[in-house]
Amino acid sequence: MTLPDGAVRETPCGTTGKGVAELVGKRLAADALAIEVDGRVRDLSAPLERSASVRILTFKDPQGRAVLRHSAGHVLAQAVMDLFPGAAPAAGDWSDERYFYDFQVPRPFTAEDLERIEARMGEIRDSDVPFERLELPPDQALHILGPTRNPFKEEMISELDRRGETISCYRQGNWVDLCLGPHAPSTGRAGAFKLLMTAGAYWHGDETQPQLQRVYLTAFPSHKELEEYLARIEEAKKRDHRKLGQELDLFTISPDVGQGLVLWMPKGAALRYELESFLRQKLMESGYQSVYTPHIGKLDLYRTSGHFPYYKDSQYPPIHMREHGSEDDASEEGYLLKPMNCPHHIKIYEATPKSYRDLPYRLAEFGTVYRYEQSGELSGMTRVRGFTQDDAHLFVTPDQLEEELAQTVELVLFVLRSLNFGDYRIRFGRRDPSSDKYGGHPEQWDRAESNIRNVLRGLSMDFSEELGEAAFYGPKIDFVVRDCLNREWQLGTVQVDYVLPERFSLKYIGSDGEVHRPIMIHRAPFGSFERFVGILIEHYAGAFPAWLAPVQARVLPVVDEVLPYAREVYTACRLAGLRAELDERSEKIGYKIRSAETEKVPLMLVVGKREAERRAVALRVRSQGDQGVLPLEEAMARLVVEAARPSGRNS
RNA sequence: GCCGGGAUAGCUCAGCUGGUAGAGCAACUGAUUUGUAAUCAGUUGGUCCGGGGUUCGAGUCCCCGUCUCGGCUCCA
Repeated sequence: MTLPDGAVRETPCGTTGKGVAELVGKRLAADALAIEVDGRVRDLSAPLERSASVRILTFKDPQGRAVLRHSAGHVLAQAVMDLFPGAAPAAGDWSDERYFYDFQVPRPFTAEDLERIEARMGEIRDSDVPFERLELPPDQALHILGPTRNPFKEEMISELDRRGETISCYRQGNWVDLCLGPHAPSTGRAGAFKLLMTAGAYWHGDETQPQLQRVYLTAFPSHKELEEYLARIEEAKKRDHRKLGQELDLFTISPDVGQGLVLWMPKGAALRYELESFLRQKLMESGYQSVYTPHIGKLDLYRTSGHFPYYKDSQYPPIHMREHGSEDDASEEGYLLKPMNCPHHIKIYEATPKSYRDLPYRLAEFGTVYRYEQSGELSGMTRVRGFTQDDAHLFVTPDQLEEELAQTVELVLFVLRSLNFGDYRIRFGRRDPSSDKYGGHPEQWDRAESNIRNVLRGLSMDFSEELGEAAFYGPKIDFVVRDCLNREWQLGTVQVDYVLPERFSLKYIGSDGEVHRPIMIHRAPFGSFERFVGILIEHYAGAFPAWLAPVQARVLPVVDEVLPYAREVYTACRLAGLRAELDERSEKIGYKIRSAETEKVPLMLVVGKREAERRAVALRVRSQGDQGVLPLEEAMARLVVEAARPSGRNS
């Protein structure tokens, strides 16, 4: 066998993974959870039958973690079956740090049930029985899984049988479960676990299938690591934008206005205004033209575009015109709250004849759109029903497409860089050929997808291709980040569209004098201001850089006596273009500082008698403390630099 | 939309098995004049989410609804 360090060791045929681990070292043997043999993860009890490169997996390896949590999941299943004999276990799987197992039960689990299950799991773990792998023909597998019928397991067995795959089960004591494996050597290795929550989950993730009860757990080798993990989760929750948004008076959502409709408070608006100005500047430099369009449009427009037919269910119902006092549901033209800005921009494109000399034609608008998202999906600022996209549509010739595409991608990267976002992934959302929700022809899709692939490769970017993640009119490049609860959200997006130009019969006259069809690029570097700001709040934990901070500077007089001078300093701040405040309360300076720190004001100007006499200020920087005294003019100059917006040229 | 949890002062939360609602912070008033993360005292503040029901009596128990949270599903 070949070890990960390249060393080659001779072992007798049939040596088990456990044997290999012992050969390498006692410590490794104790930590070992599974073994990787030529890239495949196997049980430690599996014998090696031929030469192979091997690697012992412990909790330090992602696959090792999965094995530990998977085994804890089987301990969970056994505990549930011990306590709820009528339950039917369905399937389990892991994601990130969690493992879940779905059960069909007569009634959902309560908090008390979970306590009992967890206690029983502890007993099963402490009994430390081995996990034993059994490979069986289908009928025997059905038999060994027990006398009670379990439609889920039966379905899985017949599916495995149909595909001609090996059917494996794992036995732990008197409990046997259908399972691919691999597992830790024994239940004693299930580690320190905790049941995190329960939830309803559909069988096969399909809404039309029965809803099962899902139990989530996490597990670590030691109690200490588990506690650390739980503490980390608690810490992360403090960044939650819904909590910080309220604490810092950034936004509010009132049920009286409507679910999922964000009200930007003055401080949140200041932050958003700054982001808008930042982007507007960049768009001007990049050759975009700004436009404004209304919030509604005729239903027919969205029939042509395809939005209405494709997404009827997730829109606010159309507004229908009717005579006052008339009962007839009239008829004709309804209006739709716009779900997207593209049709309006297309009409601007069409308003004047276009030649190849007009292209690329780039229209930008901070356009507000409305989508009737499912109530269970709404979440703070990240999933809402009305939001403003930093939208633009570029109408280009085939020759221009990839170059323009590359520039829009670079624009998104510039925006993310300017806000210190390093932690995102790029998703290339492609059409799912088996779905009928896409418009246009397969050739158009193939072309669009290869355009995107060329551009991403040209920019040497890492990306993952995902089928079924495209828009109905074209494939897209999405910039995806995680929130404080580790959920993924799409922020920026760049999309290639051959479909809408065709549906609207868009044209331009080429240099050859012939009529041609332009291609559209849809793109939004922030995505929407709502979601972006929500994520931004969590990203900075509410402590925004000075250029974005709703209050950039606060003047803190030490004694009332210096109030006149403090007002002068405050005025100087406003005149220098800073969003400033003056704390006139007759409190001790420590208290005023504490308030400013708590409210995450980045710059504090402390003025006492000493500063007033010399026309100076003592500068304090948030979370860094006292920066010393400097003359007023110098301080203002420094503050202006500190609060400067990032620009394209020097970043 | 589905499953489960929750909703008490502006905020965070207490209120045992039903007996007329309480704390801290904030706000306000006054005293204090303070030198880099909490000065003291006082005052105000509640449709206990809404609507029904059970009961002599409901914040507390039951039903319906609304909103919200965690999942699932969805996400142009």
